[in-house]
Amino acid sequence: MDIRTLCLGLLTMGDASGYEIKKTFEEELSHFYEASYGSIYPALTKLTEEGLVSCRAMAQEKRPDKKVYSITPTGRMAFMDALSKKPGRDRIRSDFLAILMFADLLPARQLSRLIDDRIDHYRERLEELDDCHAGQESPAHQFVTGYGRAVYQAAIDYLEDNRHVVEGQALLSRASAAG
Amino acid sequence: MDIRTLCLGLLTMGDASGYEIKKTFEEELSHFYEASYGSIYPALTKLTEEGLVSCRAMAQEKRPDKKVYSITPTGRMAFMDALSKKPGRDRIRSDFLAILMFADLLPARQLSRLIDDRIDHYRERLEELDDCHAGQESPAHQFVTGYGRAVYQAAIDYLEDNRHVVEGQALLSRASAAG
DNA sequence: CGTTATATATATCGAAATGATATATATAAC
DNA sequence: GTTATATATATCATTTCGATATATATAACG
Repeated sequence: MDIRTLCLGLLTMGDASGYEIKKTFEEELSHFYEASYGSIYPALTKLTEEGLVSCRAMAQEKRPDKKVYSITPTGRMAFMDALSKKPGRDRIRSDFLAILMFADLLPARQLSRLIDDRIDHYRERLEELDDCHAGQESPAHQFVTGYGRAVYQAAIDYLEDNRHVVEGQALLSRASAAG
Repeated sequence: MDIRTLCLGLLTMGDASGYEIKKTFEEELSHFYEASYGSIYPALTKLTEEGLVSCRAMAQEKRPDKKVYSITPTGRMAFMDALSKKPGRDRIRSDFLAILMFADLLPARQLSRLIDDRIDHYRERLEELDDCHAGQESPAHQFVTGYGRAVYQAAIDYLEDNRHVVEGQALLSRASAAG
């Protein structure tokens, strides 16, 4: 499932411009998928060339023209086909965990700050998901949102319950540096 | 924290060849960071050019020459400097959750299969982490491993407890198609 | 004995994607 | 008056992936 295919999928839910698709990525998908303009606009151009979506220019007063994309019947079939494929593996990259692997090289205060910030960060993301939940959504959307909540909560709980494991280590190296 | 910097970090733990660094990514970091040869070899070349690592060719009998990289004092300082930087945000891409957003377009059987496979997948990853835990590791490594376990377990629990939310939906659409 | 798979080891390259920036215009905030 | 935010599209250098090529050796399988 590349960005091209996911753009096609979003268009099954209704017509949209590149700008609006980017908004959807930011507001609804950001917890498990990200995409930049640099991939969205070329994706839409290519989908149009291939006949999977159509594009009409909407003249707007006092705004640049909006290009509104619609999925075609061919595009709908192509998306159903892509959906039935086995999903690729999750791809993750966590700077936070990478840094933690070198916790014994960090000053104790910096390590604690790092963990505090991360807990705050997950709390914020949890709130975002709760706001999301406030609006009435499809069961599919609710399920995915709930999944995110469960994972963020587990991360917060783990960090709170186990931070002493690494913080104790950082303390040790500080003590040995001092003594 | 780009791959270049993380390679530098791994070299603080001991000398290694590009091949061995790839192995470390696969065996110890794969739960939160991935890297391919296509990024590791150019990274090592660039680090060498910049004087952050040194490289010596080890002639091996009956094997291609091994290029063993060592971190230099300059490299060690550069890594400490990078470690103190605020971590970038996590980058994730989950095909599984992207597909689930379109659960109502999937046949019920396929959806159930998808969730079964995902639970199996997380169980396997949990076992990998348990094997990892069997070897005696640094507190930092144990902490990161424990984090992974907590998150995978939360994902399994959520999927088992809530799959009916989407599976019920898929059933409905199947019923409406049949009726 | 032949074949297939796996492991060690380095390297390259097209394609995908990021992250930043450029170009316009309008409104709201301070 | 200026700064920030929002709408809207587009480009581009840099990074990274994923696949493949090149060599050699060992182990397994029948």
